[in-house]
This record gives sequence, C-alpha cells and structure tokens, in this order.
Amino acid sequence: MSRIGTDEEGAVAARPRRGEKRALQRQRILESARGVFFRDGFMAANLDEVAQGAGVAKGTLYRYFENKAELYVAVLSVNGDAFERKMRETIDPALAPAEQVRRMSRFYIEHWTAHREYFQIFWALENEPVIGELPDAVVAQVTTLWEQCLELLAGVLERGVREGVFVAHDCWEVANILWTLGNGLIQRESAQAPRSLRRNSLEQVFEDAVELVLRGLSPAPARISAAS
Amino acid sequence: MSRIGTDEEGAVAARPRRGEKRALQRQRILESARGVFFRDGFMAANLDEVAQGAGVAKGTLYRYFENKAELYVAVLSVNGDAFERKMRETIDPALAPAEQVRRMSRFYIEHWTAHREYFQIFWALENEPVIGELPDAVVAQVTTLWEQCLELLAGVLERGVREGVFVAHDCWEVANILWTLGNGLIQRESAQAPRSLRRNSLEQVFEDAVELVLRGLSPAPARISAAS
Amino acid sequence: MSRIGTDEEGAVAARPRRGEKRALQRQRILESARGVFFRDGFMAANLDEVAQGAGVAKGTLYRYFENKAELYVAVLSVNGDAFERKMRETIDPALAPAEQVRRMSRFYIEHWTAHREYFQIFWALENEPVIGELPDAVVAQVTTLWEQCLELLAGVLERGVREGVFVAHDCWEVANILWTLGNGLIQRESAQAPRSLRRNSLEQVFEDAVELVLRGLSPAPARISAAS
Amino acid sequence: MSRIGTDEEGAVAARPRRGEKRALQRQRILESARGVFFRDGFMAANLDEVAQGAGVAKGTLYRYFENKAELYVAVLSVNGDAFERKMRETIDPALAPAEQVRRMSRFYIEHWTAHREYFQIFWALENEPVIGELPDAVVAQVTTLWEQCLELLAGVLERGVREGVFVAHDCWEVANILWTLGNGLIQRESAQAPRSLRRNSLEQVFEDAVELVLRGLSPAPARISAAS
DNA sequence: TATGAATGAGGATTCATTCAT
DNA sequence: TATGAATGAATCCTCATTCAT
Repeated sequence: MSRIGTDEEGAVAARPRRGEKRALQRQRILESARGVFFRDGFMAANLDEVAQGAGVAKGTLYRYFENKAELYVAVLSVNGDAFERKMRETIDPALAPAEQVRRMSRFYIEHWTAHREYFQIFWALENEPVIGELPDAVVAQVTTLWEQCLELLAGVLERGVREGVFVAHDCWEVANILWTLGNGLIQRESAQAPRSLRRNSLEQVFEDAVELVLRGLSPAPARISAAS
Repeated sequence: MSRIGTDEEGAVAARPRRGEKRALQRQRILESARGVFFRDGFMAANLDEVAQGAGVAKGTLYRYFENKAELYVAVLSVNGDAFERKMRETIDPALAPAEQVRRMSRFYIEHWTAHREYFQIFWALENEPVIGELPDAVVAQVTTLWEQCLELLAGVLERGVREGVFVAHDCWEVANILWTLGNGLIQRESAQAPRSLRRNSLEQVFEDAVELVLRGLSPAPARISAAS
Repeated sequence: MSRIGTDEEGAVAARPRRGEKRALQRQRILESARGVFFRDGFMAANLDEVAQGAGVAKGTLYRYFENKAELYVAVLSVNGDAFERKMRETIDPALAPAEQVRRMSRFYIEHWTAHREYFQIFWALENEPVIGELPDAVVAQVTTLWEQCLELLAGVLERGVREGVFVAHDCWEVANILWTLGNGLIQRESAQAPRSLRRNSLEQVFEDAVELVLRGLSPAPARISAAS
Repeated sequence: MSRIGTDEEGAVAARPRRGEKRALQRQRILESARGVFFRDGFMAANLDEVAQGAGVAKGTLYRYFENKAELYVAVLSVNGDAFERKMRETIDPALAPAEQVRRMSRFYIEHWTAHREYFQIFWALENEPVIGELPDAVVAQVTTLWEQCLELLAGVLERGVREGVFVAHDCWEVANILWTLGNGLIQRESAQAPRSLRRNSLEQVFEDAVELVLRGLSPAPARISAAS
C-alpha cells in the first residue's frame, strides 16, 4: 500500500487486487472445508472447525456460501470441469481403441491418486438423501459431467466396434458398465474399506478388471490372452 | 426367566414364554430401526422415530441395545445374515459355474427389488465419508458380510477354473470385480440418479454386464456368444 | 413415595399423579415465559432465560411446546376462556342497558388490573406481522374470543335500542367502537406509554369515554348529563 | 468539500452542491429504511436490506446515522413531522369545531389510505411489548408527535367548549379518547384482522364513531340527530 | 421391566457494527 | 467519503442418553 508507485503489472503478486483477494480467501475456505468434510463426512463436519482451519470467523463462511450444503457442493464441484477436459486429452486418436480404454482407466486412477477428495463429486448424486436435497444446478452439473465422461468412453467403444476390434454391443451401456466398475472400485478405496476387502492394490484390480472386460469385448479373446 | 421351570413347550400357544415375548419386542424394534436407518442413514436417524415405529417408549430401546450404534449393528446383522444364507442356497451344485454366477446375479437383483432397504448395508462402508465415521462394530459386521459373499462367489469361480471352463484368474479379485459392478449399478438405481444416466433397465444392464465378464473369463468366448 | 399406605384420596395433594406433575411443570414454564415475554417482547425474549426461570433445562421447553411461537401463543391463550365467561356473568339482566355497559367496562378494567399480561391476547392479531405467522388455530381462537365479547356487548346495546333507551344504531358497530376504545386505552396503559400521554388515570379516562359514548347513544342525553 | 470554493448557487443545476448530494443520499436511505422498518418492525428489520434498497453499501449507513436506533428515529421523525404539519393545515379556522373534528378524522383516514406504512409510528409504543424495548430517543420522538397531535385536537375541542357548542369536558382527555378510537380502528384494519371482526368498512365505522362522540359532546344532541 | 420426562451439550445461522482500503 | 469484507456474539433448536417412578 505504501509503495504505490510500483503498483504496476509487475507488482500484481505483491498487492493482489480486490477480486483476487476474495478469490484467495474463498480458496482458503474451500481447502479447509475439503479437509473437514472428507475427514468427518457431511453430517458430522463442523463449520466451526472449517472456519478455524481457514483462519476466518464463522460468520465469514456465510459471506462466501449460503449454508453448509452449498459449501459442500462447492467443495465437490471444484475441478470437475478440469477433470473432463483432461480425460478428453488422454485419448490419442492414433491409438487402438483397446489401448485408449486402458489409457482412460489409467488416467482415472492417476487423477484420483492425485486429487482423491475431488472425486466425491461422482458420488454426490448417490448420496443426495444424506446431504439433503441438492440444488438443481448441482444435480445438473454433476449429471452433465458424468454424461460427458460416459459419452467420451462410449465414443471410443463405438470406434472399436466400427473397426471390428470389438464385437457389437450397446456401447453406451458398456461404457456405463466400465464406468460403474471404476467408480465402485475407487469409491471403496476412497472410503478406506477394511483391507481384508482390498487384498490387491487398486491399480492391480482396476487393470485386471479392464482387461477382463476388454477380453469380453474382443471378437477372438483367446488370441489376446495368448498375446498377453 | 429363571423362576419358571415349567415354562416349556406345552405353554407356548396359551401364553408365550417370557423369552419369546422379549424376542418379539426386540424384533419389532429392529424392524422399525431398519426402516429409519435405511431411509436416513446412521447419523441422521432419529431414535424417537424408531421407538414410535416400534410402539415402545424411547427408554425401552436401551433395554434391548446398548446405544444407537449397537442397534444399527443389530439391524445390519439380521439382514446381512439372512441375505448371505439365501444367496448361499441359490447355488445349485449341479449347475455349471457360469450358470451359478448368473443365478447369483439374478438373485441379487430380485432380492434388491423385493427388499430395497436391506441393501444399504452394502453401501454403509462406501457412504462413510458422507454420513460420518461408523462405529467399529458396524464396520466389522459389514465387512464380514462382504467377505462371506465374496468368498461364495470366489468359490464358484474357482470351481470354474478348476474345471477349465474359466481361464485362470485371481478368483477373489474377479469376485470383487463382479460384486463391485453389481453393487454400483444397484446403488445408482437406488439413488434415483437422473434417467439420462440410466437409459437401459437395471436388469438389462446387469445381465449384459455379467455376460460380458463371463465372456472375458471364458477360454473361447466366441463359442459362448455363438451359443447364446 | 415412602408413605404408600396413605396414598388415598386424601393424599392427592401429597403425591401428585403423573398428569398433575406434568401440568404443574407446564404451568411453571408458562409463568416463567410470561414474565420474560412480557418484559422483553416476543422477539427479544430469550428461551434460555425462560428455562432458567422455570428451573428446567432448555431442552425441556421443547417437550411442552413446539417452538418459541407456540410457547408465546400458549402464554397468550391462558385464561382467554375464563375471561369471556366471567364477562358474561357480569351482565345482570335486571339492570338497565346503560348500567350493563358500565358494568362491563368496569369489569374489563378490573380484570385487566388483576391479570395484566393475559390481555396481550387481544392484540395478538394486530401484532401478527411481528410475531410471524400465527398458527391458524390461534387466529381462530383469538377471533372467536373477540367475537364472543363483541356479541355480548352488541346484545346489550340491542336490548337498549329495543327498549328505547338508546337511539337506533348498528349495534355490532357500536360494540366495535366501544371495544376498540377500551382496548386501545388499555393497550396504551399496558405498554407503559410515557406519562405525558396519560395524564389522567386509566379508570378515569375509561369511565369518561364510556359516558361520552352512552350520552351519544341516549335519545335525550341532556337529561343523563343532568342526572350525573 | 473544502477544496471547492466555487461551489455556489450558480452551479446548482449543473452539479448539485456537495451538501445537496449528501442530503439526497440521506433521503434515499431514509426511504429505504422506512419501507423495511415499517414492514418488519424495529427488531426484525435488517440493515442489509435497507442498504440494498437505498443502493448504498452497508457501511455507508453508518456515515449518516450512528446506529440502527438512530436511523429508526430519523425515519419516524421525517414522517411524523410531515404528518403533523399536514394535519395542522387541515384545520380551517373558519369552520365550526365539530366540522373541524370531522375534517381531521377524514384527513387521518385518507392519509392512512395513501401512506399506510407511515402510520406504524403511532403504534410503535403500543407494540413495544412485542418488538422489544425501543431506544429512548425513539420513545421521545414518538411521544412528541402524539402530544402535538393530541394538543391540536384538544385545541379544537377547547374552542368548541368556549363557544358553547360542546359541553364542558377535559378536552385533552376527550382528544385522547378520539385519538385512541381512530388509532385502534386503523390498527385493526392495518393488521388485516379477520373479516368477521370488520363487518363494516373502516370509513363507515370511523365516521359513525366520530358522530357518536360528537353527539355525546353536544349540549343538545337530540337536535343534531334530528337534523341528520 | 417399561416408561417417558428431563437433560444439556452441540451446531447452524443471523446480523449489527467495525475498519482497512 | 464510500465501500464491503470481516467479525463474533447471540440464539434457536435437536437428540442421544439417563434415571426416577
């Protein structure tokens, strides 16, 4: 504030503008909330703790988010868009469809490893009864994200069918099956289910599952399994 | 209970024994609790409502169960045990392993259709992040049920491998995959996810998914698909 | 409790029955609430204080009343019925209508003097915007009470008109006017309006007001004023 | 404000003076505040809404008024002063006292019809038990307004007594009675009391009430009623 | 044994007011 | 002077659990 003369482009980092500051604080709150929500669950999460963790007063939370549910939703929403974009980039048109599917599944796992908490968004719809009615906008958003991902996967499968490397199937349905599979495995991992239920590593199970399905899709799986 | 030495078979019809009366009430409480717990989740469930539904006073609950968590565990136990037993009965040793898998999956769907609420038990663990930490006893209970079911399925698969109708696999893992798949599909249906995400009927998708995996397991799936 | 043998009719006072105890506690809460509500107003009233004043825990309040508004309403409702009955008893058919009106007005004042707080019920409807929507049942109850009182007064006036001691008027309307007058004066007194606005005693003003109106109703008021 | 020495008369049209601008903003705030205060009452009124309605930031309110109470006082002052002034103008010295009273009552009704909200000021004191303690300054303000209006009415009545068209009375008291009557009727109308309690129109009741009282004041009312 | 009244800690939310920019 | 972000005290209400009867 005192070094007014330097307040030029170069000084942006030194003195953030109004909007930036607000965005930063919002970020701080979201981060704190993420930690608390993902540790304690929606219902048991305590906004006092969220505020404390973010270094703001309790009332401040309500300047950024209408209420607990909105905050939760905001936490879930972060990065949803980024995810879909990145997954799309994963698909290299030069690769064989089966390989594309493998890539997507690997990306899914890796992304989850790096951003575990964010994935709860995919289960938001399933958990709606617990969170309470989600705002329509959120339902729409999550649904859209999910659809986009399924569409992406279905597209790959369709290409495989067209090229004759997969036997004919309802590709949207198969995409759903694969997606459900991946989601289910990750959700279980995410929830830290007892180890006795997760004897193999997530990566291992996921890969095997994909191979199993790919083999089921293959016109002459015997050869594939011979190759592997 | 100790005082009445004559309280034997003969008196059953006329006046139920002490123990029976007590067992009956316990049953009533469990039934009421099941409805409430499965509708609202563990944390949001309200014992007032449970008591009312069972037609007893709130204090009475505590004569049958230590506390809320114990009651939840008991609910899960009852349903889980029954489920596992029935599923076990589903397996006709005379059938081919692939058919056994189909039977189990069909039973799973049917049972869910008839007793939707019961199934929340399978998601109790996955939902933990949302509903909050579950009591240890609950986790143990649910884990055991899962293990039993997985073991059952894995057993069938292993027999298939031994008999050469399935290619070699980590059967426990494959059981997990199948189970995850079924669970995930049902959970989504259960949560009334937007219809745009559920274009085909649950039964259809489930059956196709199982066939897909079976085909992946088959040494020469082409023939299977030819046969079907 | 120890003197069980004496627990007969005569001992009722010594050991109140279940219901009596409950009623007693309800009474205690209502009394405490009345004090707080009438001192601080509905909005500023603090339920903590009400609980403390009643010697019960905060949560206990909610076992007797749904919420703050219900409690307020209950406070207002007490004795409404008793009031109407007593006012009816005031009317001695042997008296002249003018005297009956005077008696009623005197009763109104006296009753208010003795049970000041209870009278807020007559203003509950006017204050609805502040209290928030009153339950329908309460609106109905207050309306009924008011109607009964007006009907009573209108009846007296009608008799006066029939007997020729009052000039013809819409008696219900005149009853309303008298009632509004009395209510307004008492409300102002009740609210402890600044003394500079209440130079004469309530009794004085009330009596003069009634005489003024009676004179207005009289076919030959000059004589009345001569008599007085 | 100090820098602009040329800020004189000449610049008025082109650019309002500093002071005018400030006065204008004050006005805007007062208007917004009036709406909110009169709709929700002092305690429930929300300064956020006031600021928004005035198109200023919340903090700005505090540059014009010390605090919520001061703002409320200011609102009451503005309206009260205007009302009292207009009512004073209503009194045409050439008219007979009875007619003056009728004019005032008519003005009262009309003014209420046109500016319903303004009138809450007259009930501020009576509502105190419900809305909670009012700041001293507010009480003083409202009291003064009442006194002025009563004084006005009492003056008219006194002239009537002096001129012999009204029988001797404590004129201040009679003014109070009339005022209470009018206020009470309007308050009930204002609060939308159930229609069963308001069978005749406000105007009708009000007029009849005034005539009733005037007849009561008249030395030989019989003649008046004969004339009407 | 059954009851249900009582408890009281706990948590979400509101809003007048302050103050750095 | 105007802003609006931040504050944090205040308060209503919930509900698992206890315990006297």
